[in-house]
Amino acid sequence: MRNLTLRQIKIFISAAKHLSFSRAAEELHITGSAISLQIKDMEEDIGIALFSRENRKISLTHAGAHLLGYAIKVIRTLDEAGEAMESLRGTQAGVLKIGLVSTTRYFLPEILVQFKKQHPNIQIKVDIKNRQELIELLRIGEIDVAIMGKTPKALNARAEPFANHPHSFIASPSHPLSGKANLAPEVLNQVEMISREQGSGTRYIMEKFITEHGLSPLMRMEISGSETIKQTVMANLGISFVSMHTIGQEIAHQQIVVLDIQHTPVMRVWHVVTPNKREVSESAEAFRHFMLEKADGILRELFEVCPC
Amino acid sequence: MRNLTLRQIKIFISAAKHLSFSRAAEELHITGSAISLQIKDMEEDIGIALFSRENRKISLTHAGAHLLGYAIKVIRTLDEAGEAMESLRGTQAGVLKIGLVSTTRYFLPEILVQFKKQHPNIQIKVDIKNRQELIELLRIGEIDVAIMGKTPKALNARAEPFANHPHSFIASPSHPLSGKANLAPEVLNQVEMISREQGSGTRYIMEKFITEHGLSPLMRMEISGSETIKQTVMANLGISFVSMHTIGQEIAHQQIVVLDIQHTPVMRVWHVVTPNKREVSESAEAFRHFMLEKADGILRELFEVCPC
DNA sequence: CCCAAGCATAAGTTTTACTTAAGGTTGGCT
DNA sequence: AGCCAACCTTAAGTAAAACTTATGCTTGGG
Repeated sequence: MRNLTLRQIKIFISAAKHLSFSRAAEELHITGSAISLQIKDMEEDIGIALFSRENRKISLTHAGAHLLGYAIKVIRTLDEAGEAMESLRGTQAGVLKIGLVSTTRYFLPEILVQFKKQHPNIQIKVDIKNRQELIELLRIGEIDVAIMGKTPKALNARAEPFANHPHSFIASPSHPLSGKANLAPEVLNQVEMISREQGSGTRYIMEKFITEHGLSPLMRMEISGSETIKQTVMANLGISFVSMHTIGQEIAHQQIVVLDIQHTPVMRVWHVVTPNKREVSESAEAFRHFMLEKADGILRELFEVCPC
Repeated sequence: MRNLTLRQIKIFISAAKHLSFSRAAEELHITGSAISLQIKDMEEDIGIALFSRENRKISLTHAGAHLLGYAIKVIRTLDEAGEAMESLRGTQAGVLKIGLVSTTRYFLPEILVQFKKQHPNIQIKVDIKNRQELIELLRIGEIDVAIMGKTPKALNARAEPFANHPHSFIASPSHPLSGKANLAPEVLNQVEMISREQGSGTRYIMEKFITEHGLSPLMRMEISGSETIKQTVMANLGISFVSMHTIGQEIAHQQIVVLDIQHTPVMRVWHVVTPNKREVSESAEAFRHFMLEKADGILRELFEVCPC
């Protein structure tokens, strides 16, 4: 019994539950061979058969049935431990200073609400700045953690990706391209395009896309701020290119549609950035952990309209 | 908590028990780095610090102390499971036919007694034959499992080592070489040597030793059977070369001494051999498992005089 | 009667666990 | 004070474990 692993116990429980190695393999998202090998190892280690293999199906041996009880108890204990730990995380107190780039304002509030639920005693302060300013604030210790897209080159920070960040072309539902499937990028030629101001990250990504596909849309309007852009698109004054994380509401209300253009959405990545020095505050650590663990799920829920 | 491993739990318990990573490392026979890394992984996975590191010592955090309780419960549950499995092994019934080479008769009885204790319902039949005969009996299914030294070349059997098998030169306590420490092999030149009969495995090993060291002892007597050899050595008619597993009693009673000659004991290995086909009887499987698990310990206890 | 479903096994690959080596910090010894 | 030794950490390389892909074998069901 000495070499038993938790993994094997979980595999055993799954196989016992379904009385099938194949079903267990599906449940655990691994191949049948892996199940077969692990169960074999277990039986070898324990010194007694757990399943009897008869023809095309398996059944628990007497020993296997006994073991199952203990196995479930182990897992249940661990689940209880997990809950206990989770509630302990909630007792942590402290001040947490977070720096954000402006695009995050469409989803970060929801994330903060949920974080606050788990850590009611952590007091949160938020700064909205551009990327360069955030990096500086991190460096001087003015903020504990930052959320941004492109990672800072400076190596004295650690940036960890926590979610995809899709960008696409959007239009009014009454725009001619709206609703058409699988459009070639070339449909954008000669189309009225509204673009973000020079220097914006989104503008940069859009220009890259246009250049890479050799396109020439009509760039007549340049607008600062994504809210204004959306208004302009809704007024059907042209199409635009935005982060999908800025248009959840408008999509849901069918005020804006995402154009189905090949090679979109263009995928970028969100990062949590923390200073790389030894001492990161407990609350920053908790936030970082929360983001890596939960943020992707929250984003998917908020923006389930987007195909990521 | 999803990626926690049993190994980590054990490491955590050990570290918590000693309140020291170094002590835990000693207890688990691994390096301090391994402990440090695993604990770090755990903390990362759980999302909360388990130990607080202050200067030269560590202490459990609140969370760590809580977790310890759960961790101990998990291990205790597994121990109970282990006991349950062990007792279930004892309920197995069946007939087990074991084939042995003759040298095993000095220790195999003790092993069988202990096996019988764990598996009271398995009926045991023993055949003592030479190596070649055993291989044939295995092939035709006349025996379920065999114990031998040299493994059969035939690949349709699986041979697994379970213990070392030391051989040394022995003499009467009143022999001139007796009691001398760290003798060069050359002291055997011109010494009266009693050897086993041609064809014996022990004889083969002895001749190899003599040839490899270019020795020329006086080979005047050739005797079949290790009992007679021992009698002759005790009568101080010469020295001989035997398996240490044949002389436990005589050493304990100081009727025979092992000569302290460089490059001895010559080490061979004992194997459990089972047919390599799919169907091995439950009882043979149980015996094989018992041998691999316990036989080495039993042998060490029986022959603790020998320096292996 | 053959095919698809199901488990077993072999060989190769990826991931994880551990070691070796080196660094930093600090309490204790002289 | 000043140095050493004990102790934890980190990085990089290695050994071991887990998993996959590919293949085989057996059998219930169309």
